[in-house]
Amino acid sequence: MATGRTHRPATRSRGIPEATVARLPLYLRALTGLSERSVPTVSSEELAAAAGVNSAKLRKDFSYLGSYGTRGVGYDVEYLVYQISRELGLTQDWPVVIVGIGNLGAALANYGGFASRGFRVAALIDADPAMAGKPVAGIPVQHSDDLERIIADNGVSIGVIATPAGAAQPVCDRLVAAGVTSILNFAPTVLTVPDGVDVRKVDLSIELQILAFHEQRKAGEAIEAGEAAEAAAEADVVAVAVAAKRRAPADGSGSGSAGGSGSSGGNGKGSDGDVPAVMPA
Amino acid sequence: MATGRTHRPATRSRGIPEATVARLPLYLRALTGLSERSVPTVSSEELAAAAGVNSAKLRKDFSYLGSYGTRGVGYDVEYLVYQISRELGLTQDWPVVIVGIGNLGAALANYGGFASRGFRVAALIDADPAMAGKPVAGIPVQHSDDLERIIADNGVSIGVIATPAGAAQPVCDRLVAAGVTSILNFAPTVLTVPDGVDVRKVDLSIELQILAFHEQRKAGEAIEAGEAAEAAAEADVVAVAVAAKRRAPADGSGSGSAGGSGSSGGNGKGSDGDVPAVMPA
DNA sequence: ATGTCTTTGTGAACGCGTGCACAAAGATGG
DNA sequence: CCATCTTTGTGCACGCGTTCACAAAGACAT
Repeated sequence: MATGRTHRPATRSRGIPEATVARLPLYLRALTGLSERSVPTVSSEELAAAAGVNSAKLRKDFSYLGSYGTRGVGYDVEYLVYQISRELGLTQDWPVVIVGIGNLGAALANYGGFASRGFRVAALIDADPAMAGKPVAGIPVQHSDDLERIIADNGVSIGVIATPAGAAQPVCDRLVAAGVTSILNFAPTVLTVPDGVDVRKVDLSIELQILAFHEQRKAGEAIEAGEAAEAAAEADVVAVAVAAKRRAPADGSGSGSAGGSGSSGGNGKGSDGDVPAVMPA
Repeated sequence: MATGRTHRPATRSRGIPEATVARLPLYLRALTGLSERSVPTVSSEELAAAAGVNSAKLRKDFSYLGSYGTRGVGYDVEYLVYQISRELGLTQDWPVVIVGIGNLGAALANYGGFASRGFRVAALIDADPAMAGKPVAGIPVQHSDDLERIIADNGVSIGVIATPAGAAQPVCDRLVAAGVTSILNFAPTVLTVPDGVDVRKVDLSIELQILAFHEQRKAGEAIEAGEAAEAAAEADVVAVAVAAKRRAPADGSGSGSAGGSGSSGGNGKGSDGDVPAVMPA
């Protein structure tokens, strides 16, 4: 029933909107940078610029946490770092397991940003017996037969799935059955989980496709603008051209616009839609 | 000025809402799966289930593209695959460059989902001279001195940044100056780009922190529920406990609650906040 | 102590996204 | 040709998120 991120109708958990929670790590990173440079206080304007958001939004976000600023001065950097860390639950230790030690899984295992955020890679798990015992990032890979035991022994509640798409749902089911209640999914599949389990999805392919959409739109607008400027003197011609272009998207006969260029075959073979964001080794 | 994803006030590009665009790749993947199994038509209900969204939402999304369905029957799978692909700009060839061939960059280079979606890895670029010429995923790594020439020669408009955080902004600037107008950023930094350039950000650490927040909340609720049930007979005790719990977040003296466990030091050394999602080799 | 000046915190308005519920449309069987 | 039944397409209402704009609050100089 619940799939991906969409299954939380009551958005605000205890008064903190989901959108705000998603920005807290952003603020935290900016604040950490300031802290390292020993900046004592920061205004909402400065911090907003560093985090890449609107200052009003930032102030409203912080207002959900409490009144941690001083009017006329700004926010105490160290204090705010602590408050946000605590709100995010980063002051405690979070053991995580990574399942699927392919190319991506290995990359994740080497990720240096885990430890300082309270995350600890408790175990690496792979279904390939040849991988068992082989150390990756200094941690020996364990076989997936021991998945349940590993989860239980380490008290793991967060799992990272970096397996091929076909293995993702079975692995997810086993993780959940073993007690995992939060899953970060890198496999290009919609995971089905029971209520109470959170799933977040990272999909490189989707991000690139969204970029391609905007890129195509930009190219189309450039062509339109060029045509309009070029034939500015002939109003009738422009009117016809615009009318034709308006009709094109609803019609589908992409005669001229931009679709006819290289084109690698449209639907391609489509077989690798079943592999994760990164091919396992 | 414009940073990250936030700088698009006019959300809908030409009538297609941004939220809908973000879901189109999801639908496309589900449809591709159906296509491979030679399913001729699909209802909005079925497809919505496969994509993990609400069926009403799916129908509304498709209504922005046009009326591609048949009432009483559903949608023609092949036709819909084509229409969505065209709308996303996937029927044309998109050469991309990956900058920063560390652990993650190499993983991305091996990603099999590129080609079938119209994306083609045109070049791999790294600043380390020792990497130059070394083949990764069958493509020889080129030195970043040649970045501008590579972009121009291949007509690249989409760039992927997988460098350490410190190098991300300079690399971004060079990419943009060379003509790149869409950037997928894996470095944990806020990139500043001129108007007209799109940036999307993927940050593993942020995703995990969001999961940790919900995980903490779930744990807190479980404790609260447990306490309430346990001391249901003693109303006074419960009231005191709740009052103490209410005060804790605003106070900051995390005496008992959950903060005192392992704790890797709170702010830690903080030095690795400056590395990308994955450490370069 | 008082006034000025900076910056926070928030009330209010607005716009987007979501979901409901139903009418329109077309297929299918008789 | 007509009735029925399935499924799409969408008008509408509601809620969340964003942004503006300003009053409250406190620092700082005099």
